[in-house]
Amino acid sequence: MVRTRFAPSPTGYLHVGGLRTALYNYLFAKQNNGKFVLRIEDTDQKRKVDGAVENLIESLNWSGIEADEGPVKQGDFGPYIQSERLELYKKHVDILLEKEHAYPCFCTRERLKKLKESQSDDSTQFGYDNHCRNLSRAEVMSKIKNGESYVVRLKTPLEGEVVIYDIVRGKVTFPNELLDDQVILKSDGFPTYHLANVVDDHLMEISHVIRGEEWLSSTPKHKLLYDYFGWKTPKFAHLPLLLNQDKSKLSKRQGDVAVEDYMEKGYLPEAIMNFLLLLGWNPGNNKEIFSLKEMVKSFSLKKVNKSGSIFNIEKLNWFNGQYIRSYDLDGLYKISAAYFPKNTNLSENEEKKILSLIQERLSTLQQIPKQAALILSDSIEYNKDALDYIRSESGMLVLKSLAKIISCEDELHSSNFFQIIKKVQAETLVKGKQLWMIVRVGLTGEIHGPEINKIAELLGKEKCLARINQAIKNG
RNA sequence: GGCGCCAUCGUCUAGUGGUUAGGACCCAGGAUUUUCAUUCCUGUAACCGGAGUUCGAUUCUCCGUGGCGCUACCA
Repeated sequence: MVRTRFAPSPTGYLHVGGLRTALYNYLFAKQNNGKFVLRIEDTDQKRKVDGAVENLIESLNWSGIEADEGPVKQGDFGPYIQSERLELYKKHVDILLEKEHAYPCFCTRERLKKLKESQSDDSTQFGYDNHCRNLSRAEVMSKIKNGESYVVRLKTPLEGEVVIYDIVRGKVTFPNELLDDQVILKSDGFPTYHLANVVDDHLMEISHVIRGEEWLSSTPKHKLLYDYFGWKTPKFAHLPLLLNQDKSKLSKRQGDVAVEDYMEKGYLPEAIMNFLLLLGWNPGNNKEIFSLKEMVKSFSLKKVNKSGSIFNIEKLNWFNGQYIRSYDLDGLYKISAAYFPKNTNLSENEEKKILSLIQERLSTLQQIPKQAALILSDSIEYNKDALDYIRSESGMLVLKSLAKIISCEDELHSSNFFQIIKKVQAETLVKGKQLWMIVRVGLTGEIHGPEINKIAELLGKEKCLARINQAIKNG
């Protein structure tokens, strides 16, 4: 049975890199008829953020991938929040202590800090100096009795090597002598990532650990833990990192990294997921647009590539535009209604009409207000190019003629608008692009936009006249 | 500093011991659209460097170089 997990820390929001990790875990589980588990890794009390778990789950729900087991949907391996599993970790630390694969360490933070400082220029030795590794049982007992605060460290082998077989990277070897005696239980009684992770993955029967490359270096420690416990090691797959434009690890400073940021900006989950899918994996053919179902079918862990990839927003914009255009009007309206300006008194039908005019020019839903303003706005500002048209020789002529002819019409339709322009042409002798552009600027104040006859219909007679008169004033 | 991972157009990537090194985004040009956008067509643009193996290396090996990650009582 394939079981994968996504195990984020609740530090405030879901990182897009985390979302890709979740996606790959999900896809791999689903295509193997396995289970995808969500586990919250909140072992660092200092970094705890209120509401972060809810936020994480909300972002994940939005993305469309659903956990088979997790804090919301309980399964047989709960609890799924690490802070609720403290007893379990304690028990397993005791096992290691018992077997002398771990030992209490009483080194103070001051001592550790000094140690580190003394090493900063010294190239021979780094990391913990195993100071407490060989304390006698009596010494340990007396220190504990004295109430000295301590952590538990893993006793790593001094020689030999650990070999990891990674699905993405192949065989990776680490010399044991470089392994630090890692802290596995903190003085506050919480486990560190390394211990909690291994214990949970085992207890939750995770078969494949699919996570970011930043974990590759600590995998030997995890492997050691599995061995010490006498457990079967899961398969590992370390994914390439997502990078900033400058190739550093994707970070907040250089743009949006939170999934909620993209939600707010009007990106569609389909687009984000499709984009993320192709950042580090490709199907080996030219197919680019994937539904979640197609992803499940095509995805292959073995074809995940090894090098980090830059999070290129332009490609994301393109995907988003593609998906926006793929919706029918009702479907698109459903997800974009919230982006329409609130104070307009527009009916749903009118908003839909506007949407149909601007659908193909959107790359994010956030652009809706600006695009819609072309039709909705009462205050029009003319830029220089626009003014050139209405202030040209024929500008006034056309606008005045247009106003006169429109005011004679009962109603404006996109279908009779052409006839109206014909009349204007006959009266003013202005024609072609010049004529149409003056009309466009007169009605919208802009030199670009959707089809002008449809805009005219949407505006209606009164508003058209008002705008033309305003243009005349500015001419 | 040490250890580990990585290296094809600007970006995401395909691919191969012999290829005109393919696709997508971006950019440029064209067609359609009396505008723009969309759509379609065309174009610009890449195998990090040096050795070795080989008849032949972008591809295999080694060494550099560069980038990134880890090196916490953070994950």
